Amino acid sequence: MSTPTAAPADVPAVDAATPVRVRFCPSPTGTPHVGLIRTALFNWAYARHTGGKLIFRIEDTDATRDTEESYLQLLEALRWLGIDWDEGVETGGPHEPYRQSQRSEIYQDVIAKLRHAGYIYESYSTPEEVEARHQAAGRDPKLGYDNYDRQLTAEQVEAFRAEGREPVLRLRMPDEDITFTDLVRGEITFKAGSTPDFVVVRANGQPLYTLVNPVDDALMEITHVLRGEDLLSSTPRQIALYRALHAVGVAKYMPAFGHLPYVMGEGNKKLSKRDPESNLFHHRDRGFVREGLLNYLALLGWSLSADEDIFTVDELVEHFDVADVLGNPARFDVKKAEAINGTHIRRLDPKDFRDRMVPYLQALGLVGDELSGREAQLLDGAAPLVQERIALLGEGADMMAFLFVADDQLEVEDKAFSGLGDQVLETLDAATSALQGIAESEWTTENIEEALRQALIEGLELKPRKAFGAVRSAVSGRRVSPPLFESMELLGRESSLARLARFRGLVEARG
RNA sequence: GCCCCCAUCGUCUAGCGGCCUAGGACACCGCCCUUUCACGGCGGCGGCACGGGUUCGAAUCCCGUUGGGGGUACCA
Repeated sequence: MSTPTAAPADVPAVDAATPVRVRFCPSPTGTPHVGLIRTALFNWAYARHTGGKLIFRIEDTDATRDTEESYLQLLEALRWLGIDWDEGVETGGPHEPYRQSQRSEIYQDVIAKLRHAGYIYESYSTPEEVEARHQAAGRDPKLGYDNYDRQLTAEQVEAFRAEGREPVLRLRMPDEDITFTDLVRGEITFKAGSTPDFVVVRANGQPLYTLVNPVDDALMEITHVLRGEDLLSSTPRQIALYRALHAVGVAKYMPAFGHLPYVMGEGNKKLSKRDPESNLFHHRDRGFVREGLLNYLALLGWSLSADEDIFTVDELVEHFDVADVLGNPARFDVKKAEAINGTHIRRLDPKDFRDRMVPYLQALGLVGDELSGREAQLLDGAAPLVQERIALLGEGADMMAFLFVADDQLEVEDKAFSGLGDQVLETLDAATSALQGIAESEWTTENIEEALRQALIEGLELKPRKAFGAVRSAVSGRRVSPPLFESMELLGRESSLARLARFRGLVEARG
């Protein structure tokens, strides 16, 4: 067995003239995390900004954790957000297949080349043995692998094999500092010896992420590796491996690396998968629109300008550059995300907004799979009423729900009975008789308002708050609703009067 | 322990040596608008972690300290 060597460092770097090829390469474990999606977004924006290509690859090399369901969710997430890719799973491309679980032969071939060239070597040491050697030498046992197997003699190897031990394969790290210029953080140097020789192939012959990720990046000719900060400390290993890959003819050039900041949750912890707000679909289900969520996610580490937080996807693409991304971790602030989403909702074309409300109404069981004529009419009328007062589509559905239920099924909240003053009954009666005076054909917002103002504000000399509050409670079952008179016009004369009567009964029953 | 990253209002950020008595957004607090809630408008509160340098001049550059985070796997 020849002594392993480190590959030469003379790998050409990508330059400004190299067409950009970035990639998004998640592991299909669990549901899509907002931090992961932010990474996808930045890669996509960079590709689109530079006119380059985005490659979508799946890193499913851990059979015990990867699931098909998760893979499907990844597709759904990107499609929902409009993050499209030029090569990759589903769409194909010149470097197929794009799922690592289907690329075994390719890896075996590369492994053979690396072994033949002497860049990777067999390692028989168990963790216990490594630790024991550190102890014996008086070193910190937590140092990690000690590169012991770099120069095993033929006799030692034979002895290990006779014991039935199967070796892992490790890459020999260079005995020199490794420096690279991070696209977001600038020059970073890892001291020689701070990264031990690392495992690239399991004892069972299966390659690890540490190998297949750079191998595929090299094969797919990735120019810019934009990934999470959690992978920053593995960069020296990637660079060392890249050198070896270049030496055996697998890599053309060394990609540029850019490490995107963490997305944090409450406290000072990374936003955990356990945290519901880390789940992309949780936000979609609450009523985030893609425009709003994309805008907010982009704000985590990047900004369009000094005084404008609201922008479109087109503006993001036009101005995005990794060089402008900040290195600081950013906290995911639901409140701000919602505020930005609300702004985007208000910017939606009214017809578009109306259509986007449908799934949320369906989720609440308020309308059927197909809207009936009456349902469509109600939605058409209610949509403009709620569009400017909500931050989430789900809120909109909730706010207009009272329109879609039968009069005798309307749920009247406890709070709807409070704060109405001592003249509730009189108010209700006066409102009822005033409204009865409006003919079916005259049932319009203007006439309703006029009649009510006359009867309650002028007649009973009530404050608008109390006067209309009672009617609002009766009609919507809530203290907060879309504009009252418009709502009543939509609901119709008969329903409005029926709800007034029913509410009066409920008030009386309560004493 | 060792290695690496990060450090401007509560939060996200603008700032890349003089334009900063530090700007915007969200949140919060007032006021206005108002049929509720929102929207919108106006105003307010609130920050350069600390210590050394460099410089005529530092939020901006350098060093250190402190604080946070990540890595140190036959996970990705």
